[in-house]
Amino acid sequence: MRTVEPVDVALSAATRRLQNLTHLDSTALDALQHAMSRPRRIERHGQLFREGRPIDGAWLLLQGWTARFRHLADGRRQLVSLGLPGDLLGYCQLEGARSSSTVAALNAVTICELPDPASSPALTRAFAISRALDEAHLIAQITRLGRFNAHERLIDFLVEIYGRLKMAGLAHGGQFLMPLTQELTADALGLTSVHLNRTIKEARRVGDLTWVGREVTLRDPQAAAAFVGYSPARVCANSG
Amino acid sequence: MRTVEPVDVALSAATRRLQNLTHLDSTALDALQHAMSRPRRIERHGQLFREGRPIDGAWLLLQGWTARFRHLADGRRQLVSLGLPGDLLGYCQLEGARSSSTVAALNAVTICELPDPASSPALTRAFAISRALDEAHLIAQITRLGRFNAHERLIDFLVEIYGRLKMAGLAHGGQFLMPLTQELTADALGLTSVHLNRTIKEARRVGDLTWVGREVTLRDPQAAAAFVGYSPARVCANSG
DNA sequence: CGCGTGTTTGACCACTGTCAAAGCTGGTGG
DNA sequence: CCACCAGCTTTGACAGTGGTCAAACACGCG
Repeated sequence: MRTVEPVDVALSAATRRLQNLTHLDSTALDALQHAMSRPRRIERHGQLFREGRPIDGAWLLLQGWTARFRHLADGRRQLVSLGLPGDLLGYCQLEGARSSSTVAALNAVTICELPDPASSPALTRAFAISRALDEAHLIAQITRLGRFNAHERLIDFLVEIYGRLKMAGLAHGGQFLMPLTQELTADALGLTSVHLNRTIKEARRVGDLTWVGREVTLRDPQAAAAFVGYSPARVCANSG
Repeated sequence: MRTVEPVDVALSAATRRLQNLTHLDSTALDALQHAMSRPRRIERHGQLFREGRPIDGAWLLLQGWTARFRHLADGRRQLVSLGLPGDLLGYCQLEGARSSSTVAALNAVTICELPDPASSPALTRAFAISRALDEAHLIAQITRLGRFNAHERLIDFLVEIYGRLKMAGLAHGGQFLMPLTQELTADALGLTSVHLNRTIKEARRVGDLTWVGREVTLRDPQAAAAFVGYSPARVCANSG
């Protein structure tokens, strides 16, 4: 984890996301500015937290994606949740907390220390909303794994990612960059990579999506969302 | 939801659970005592929160079980998580929060208003630990659904319930009362009730468990836990 | 006794997993 | 500029877990 050049608050995807959660006043933006002036970089596969280890600090994800994993003794692996730009990492209000899972960087990642929420009521609220959304995403993942078939899981997962990235200004027109390999996506969806590959093939055939290299395009995001009954997680009156 | 006779703090399963999370001083116990002096009852199938509706208050579950559900448009249903005595319900630090799922009583349930955490540092800590455990349970559920087969899901689920009930003094010797029908259990495990029934049959045959009426007995809880690689969720240095 | 709710079973089949090998592709070094 | 390599994607053949539909069977309760 090394220091890199400062990130501009105004242009940051993280700022955009937090601002979409709740209005950020100048106090909040100043606090963010200050935090973002000392970003750190984590290389792909670098670990931010490890299962069972103390959670040493709270971070704001500025660039890149992270994933939370559970590993089974026999090598099986489950990707529990994703961290996208603007998401909070390790933000738990409990002294001496230990991580219940491992969090790793899926590509080169930039983070900064999370500003003290006490420094601004707006930040307090933004962080609370972000936490509530995290929980909503876990619940969505449970429903996906418990009651969706392979095709539904794939579409629902991509629709969720698309919606989340859009809030950070990182997706448009159904299109976004996807650092997950098919193998990792399969770990997220509770499938084998072979079966996921066949599911993607079928989704391409029926025209639901395009997926070349790292670029995914949902042909019709609204129709896809309707197909899986997806509605963007709304955790409070004014959050996007 | 009507008022019923007060619950004795000292004898309460909820108190026992919270005390196992962190030491409760007399201030904390007094606050609990006060809250428990005005319990409310919710009948089976009564709903505490509904998906999309505002979360109107925070409760402490004193007796009975609750479940959090997600319902799909076509009638499919996923049981997301369980609330057992001593668990917190609707405890989110966000004004105007909306529920991302429906919470219902699985049997006759007694709750009381959650004491203000600000009234006692010990309660603040106990509640924070409880929240962290809730998250750990969601993560466990994701792993169960994503990477376990039917037999593993069943054992893992029962082992988790057994461990949680034991902390509240409601289970001993691998044995506990289970208000979930096989159909509801199947909804929790992402299976059909028919397949779950066959899985239970097999688990009985190999001697893993007994399940008559509402009474479940794990023949060898430790061996069962080892089989699924279960370790009780530890979210901080001193929590059970 | 009859009914409703919950459990159990049978027959059949679809979805998803397994194993193994063959294509790609982007990056590296010669 | 090309050859090579590692990592990732794609495909085939086959096996097995878990789903579907339908019916019979228990059990508690009024």
